[in-house]
Amino acid sequence: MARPALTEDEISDFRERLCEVATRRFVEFGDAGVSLRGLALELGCSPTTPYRYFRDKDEILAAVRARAFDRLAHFAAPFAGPDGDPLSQLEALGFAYLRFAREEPHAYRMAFELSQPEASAYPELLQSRQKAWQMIYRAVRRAVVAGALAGDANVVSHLFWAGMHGLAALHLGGQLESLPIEKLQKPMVRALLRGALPSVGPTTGDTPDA
Amino acid sequence: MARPALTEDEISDFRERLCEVATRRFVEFGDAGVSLRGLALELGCSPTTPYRYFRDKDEILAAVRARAFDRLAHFAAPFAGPDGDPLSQLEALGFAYLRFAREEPHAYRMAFELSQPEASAYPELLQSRQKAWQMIYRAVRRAVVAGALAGDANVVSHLFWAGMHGLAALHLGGQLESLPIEKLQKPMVRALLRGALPSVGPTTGDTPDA
DNA sequence: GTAAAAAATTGACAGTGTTCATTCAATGCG
DNA sequence: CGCATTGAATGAACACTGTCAATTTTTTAC
Repeated sequence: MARPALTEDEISDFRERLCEVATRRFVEFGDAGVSLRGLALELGCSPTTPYRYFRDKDEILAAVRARAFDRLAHFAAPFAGPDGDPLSQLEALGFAYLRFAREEPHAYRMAFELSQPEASAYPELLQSRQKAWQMIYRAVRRAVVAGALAGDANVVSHLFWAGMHGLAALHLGGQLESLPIEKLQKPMVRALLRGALPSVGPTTGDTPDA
Repeated sequence: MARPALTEDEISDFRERLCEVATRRFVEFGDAGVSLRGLALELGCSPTTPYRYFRDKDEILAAVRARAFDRLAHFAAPFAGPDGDPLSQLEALGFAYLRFAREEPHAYRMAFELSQPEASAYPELLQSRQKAWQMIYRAVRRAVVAGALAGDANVVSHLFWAGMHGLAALHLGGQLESLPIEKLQKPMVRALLRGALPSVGPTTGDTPDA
């Protein structure tokens, strides 16, 4: 004899719609656009309505970030597949990663720069990040098991990710003025891959000369 | 017949003191600690007094960031000198860069993560960043002119910086869980340097096989 | 139609950056 | 010394923000 609670679908629908609006407003107005009142204005609801669907604003940001990671994973997926020469595929994946950062800078910034000290408290976010991360890891591991790269796949893939992210972060931070990222991405990918070529030597440097 | 205006020294003294307090409060309380009212509490002045010494809070953040870059430059300076083997020095510089990010994470985060869309509007900030950047550039260029590295010094130094920053950013962002940064820094430095060794080939890859 | 329960809204609170009118303080002159 | 003048510092206020509590609206079953 009472009003029924919200369906699981209704909840996820509202959350999805709010995340889309938040993303668009982030692109248009920056950080200032994702205020609860700003979102409510565009959603046509009260500023406190989202509190029934999210615990607080941090959970909203985590959901938005998770969707940004999802798009990154989706963007990189075609180049992480099991077909083609492993090294060429890995190189293409690096280019795709940086193309995503260039073409969807807002998504990349939301994924990596939205300040969230306690990001590990949101399983959805961790899972989406893991999904994006595995695009890189699988491609690297495939090259390793195929003998095209040497060293620990976990180490090499982390190096690969860090190199790509370093370029993307400096680019998006406007710190690459004298040299555009287009001139740096190929040398970076090549350097990181060459550093793990089996003919050159293992990546876990144990040559005692430091 | 009037009160004399503030001395240049008085102005810079107050600015310096405010920046120190802001830095300490950022370390202790995070972003929430650098509010105007929080700073005023510790400075023993009114929340609006800083407005005579800074245009707005963005200018305060720019000054804080500039001092963080200064510390990074000071930290890396001993390894960018003209003495010693160029490659060993460059490697040591890379380690020093990452040690700074590890030992002074707050300074590094302030330098690179404090959200400032219009950072290029603050000459002091640009100059301090340039100072830190030149620690890297000079070390790389020295290795290039000595014949220890090949390729354009500008390209190689940007790659070096991006690689270091990528590791530092992922580390500080808590994204390196399965693998600590200590196990990654040496492979990263070696990979980047090996990618520019003259015996291996030029860094600007022009081998047409992609 | 009415009772009950869930959803949504309104109003308020403490906090933020910032502006402006006001007060305080320090100086040179008579 | 007293005082006018001028810069420095302040307090009050405004428009925001995220968030909670009380209230109102909506939707169902009897």
